[in-house]
Amino acid sequence: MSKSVKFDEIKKKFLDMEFSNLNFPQRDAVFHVDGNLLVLAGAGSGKTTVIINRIYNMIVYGNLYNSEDVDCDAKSCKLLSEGLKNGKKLSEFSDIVKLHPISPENILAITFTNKASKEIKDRLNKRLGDVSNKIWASTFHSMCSKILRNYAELVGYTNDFTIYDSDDQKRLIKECEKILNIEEKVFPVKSCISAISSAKDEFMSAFDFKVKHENNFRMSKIADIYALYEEKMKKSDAMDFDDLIFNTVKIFRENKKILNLYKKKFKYIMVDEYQDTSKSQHELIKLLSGSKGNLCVVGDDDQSIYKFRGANVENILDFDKYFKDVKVVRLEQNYRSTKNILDAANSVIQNNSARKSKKLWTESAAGDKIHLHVAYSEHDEAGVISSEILKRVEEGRKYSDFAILYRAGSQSGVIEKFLVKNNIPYRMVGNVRFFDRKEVKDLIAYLSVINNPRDEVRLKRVINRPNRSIGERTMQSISKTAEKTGKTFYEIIQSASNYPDLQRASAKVLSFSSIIDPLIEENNNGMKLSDLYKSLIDISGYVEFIRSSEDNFNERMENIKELGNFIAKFEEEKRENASLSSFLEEISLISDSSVSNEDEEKGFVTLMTVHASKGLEFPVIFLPGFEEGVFPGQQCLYDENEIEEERRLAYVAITRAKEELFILNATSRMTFGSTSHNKPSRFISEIPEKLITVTKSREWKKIPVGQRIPESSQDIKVKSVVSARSFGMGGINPLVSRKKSDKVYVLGDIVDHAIFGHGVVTSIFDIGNESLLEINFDKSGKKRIPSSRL
DNA sequence: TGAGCATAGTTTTTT
DNA sequence: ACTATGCTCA
Repeated sequence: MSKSVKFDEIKKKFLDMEFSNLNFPQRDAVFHVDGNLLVLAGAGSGKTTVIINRIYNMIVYGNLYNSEDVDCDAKSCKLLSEGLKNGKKLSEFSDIVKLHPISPENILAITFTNKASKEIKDRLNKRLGDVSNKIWASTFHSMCSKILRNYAELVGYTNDFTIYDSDDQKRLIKECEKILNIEEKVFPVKSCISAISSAKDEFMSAFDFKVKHENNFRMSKIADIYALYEEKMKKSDAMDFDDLIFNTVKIFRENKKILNLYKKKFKYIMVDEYQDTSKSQHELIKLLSGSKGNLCVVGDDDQSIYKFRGANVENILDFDKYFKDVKVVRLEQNYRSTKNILDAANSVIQNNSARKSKKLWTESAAGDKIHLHVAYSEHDEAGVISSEILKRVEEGRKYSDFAILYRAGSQSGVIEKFLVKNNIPYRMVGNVRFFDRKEVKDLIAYLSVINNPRDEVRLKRVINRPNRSIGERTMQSISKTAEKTGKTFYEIIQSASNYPDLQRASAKVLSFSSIIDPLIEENNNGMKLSDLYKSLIDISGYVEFIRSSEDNFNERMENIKELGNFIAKFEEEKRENASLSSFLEEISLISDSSVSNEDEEKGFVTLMTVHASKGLEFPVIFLPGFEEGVFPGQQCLYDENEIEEERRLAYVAITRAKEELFILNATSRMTFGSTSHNKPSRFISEIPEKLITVTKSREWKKIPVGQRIPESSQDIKVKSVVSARSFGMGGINPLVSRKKSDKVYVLGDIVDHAIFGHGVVTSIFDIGNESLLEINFDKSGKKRIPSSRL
């Protein structure tokens, strides 16, 4: 049979038809299956759609579109032509056309968050059914942890190692500093962690680190901490998040056989959000894929906003340096925002130098101009946001259409206050995560100790909660004895009465092991996880402990129950595989911001940091605090690289908006207890003027008491708006002032002023914490005076 | 060992 | 301004 051009044509037509909901570049990416591929996916360009369709295409057709070795005879071709006309899919002709399906087991799809990986799994499951479950869709960390569960022994751990989160890590570093007599003030835990973390990112062991920084006092001290930290981690059979990557790479480098096993398995690799990968993650991918593999990375260098935690933009910028024969696809058509919003985003990001050239375009209409509002304070800013939301809700928008995105978490407080006042329902994303709550962590620590009694950090966390009168002293002598005898911390506790040093404390200490031991026993005997949890709560006395020692008892109790629910849910899903260790494994990598994320749909305005908003979209976006010193932040102002990162952040913020975008700044703002007057953010001036309408709050504050307020503002373009104060404040009559403390003024009140004397209140304005009263004084006429000054 | 005061530090955050 | 954390004293 000779190669027929006709068939090639038909085949392409079929596939183009089946994927006709994708634009050309998107289809390019989907059909390019073999070889390396870099997809530069601009904001809102349908990135996830491409990923899903690409995997679907791989599993159903494989590299069919671009393959040249498929053929069929004339008769079959005719059949196909008819099928094409009747709108059939090529997969329905698998008897006459040899498809090139790729086994799902050979596909690895890596994402950054569990949320993203769940989304991919769900969407693939919808399209492909259970076949999709054979795809490895996971995060870097869960993939590594899965691998390490087989080979951790090669790097000095058991395969049941515990995973330490950043809180555990912090505790351990603190302990190390104490032991080494290093002052926390001079070596802040945070900076030690980040130094160690970046050392691991570059595969530097504590020893290498020490050698490299031999002549640097500071760094060599950190090397000592690093060394001790590592020693203790191994003793506790625990790895931190960086270790998961580090050790996997180590094993792959040192054991070609194991590496080849996985190379063979993962013939096709996809990595999402590649701009966020760190050096070590990049290395891991290089090892798995080799330079000539079938690697597809998707990302957007303009949305790289995680440098501070190790993301390395060069990974994507220099992708074609590291991998051979790279095909580059640019997804530049934006399906999310109006043209004005997109133009604004484009013109801001254009000011960055280190980027792949890329320009988003859209077929959408221009839409509203971008609203720029100049407020006079952060309170006013929050008030304006509230009133704009209320106005639009009256016009028919849902609360869930709005999101307020801020640079720093500290900005949320004032905004929340105003939303509450105005009865606007809101939800905050990424606040205190469920698994970060104290009581949840405590109970998980208990479970961890039951699972792995060598886990010292978590043991120490709970040994004295509830109070067993085990203090610093006792702990130290246990540590010493452990060191002397070569036994583990927990073993010493179990046999405390055997050691003279521990005679006095032995009863207290044994009261702890008498709780843990039977639970270990029961767990080994195969007790159900949920029952284990129940008996833990029963015999640990934990509930009584928080009832007497902590506030918000009810809320904490709720969380304890919620953890119980979570365990029950886990059991239901995993059935016979619901072991304690598998549970701990799962939650150590899932720290989802909320357990119940089902309240998403309606009814809530969303508040979050710009970072947290990446990947999301909303019809109306508010961006408060566009000021020099806030956004871009203070510490970025004098470093061009940092500014570029901030600009990318601004780009992310702007591109979240679908229809309306509000940028706000305040001419004065309280920061760290004192008032600052920030200039408008440079990012505002980077947006072409013609795309913006400016509104401005009237500036009561700047006008000296007793002077007239200009009726119209100086700038013709600037129209004066009435801000929050004229809107209902949570049912309180807006014309009644709400003072922080004592007196509440109403219209017509008679006042006595120390200087101006007798007068009548003629107007009241809310200015955040207090009210501004307009008073007609008998002798000196109308003046505006803050209520606190009366 | 716990309660109460002083002090310092306040960007972003997933795993 | 506010809060979390450390240190002192009982």
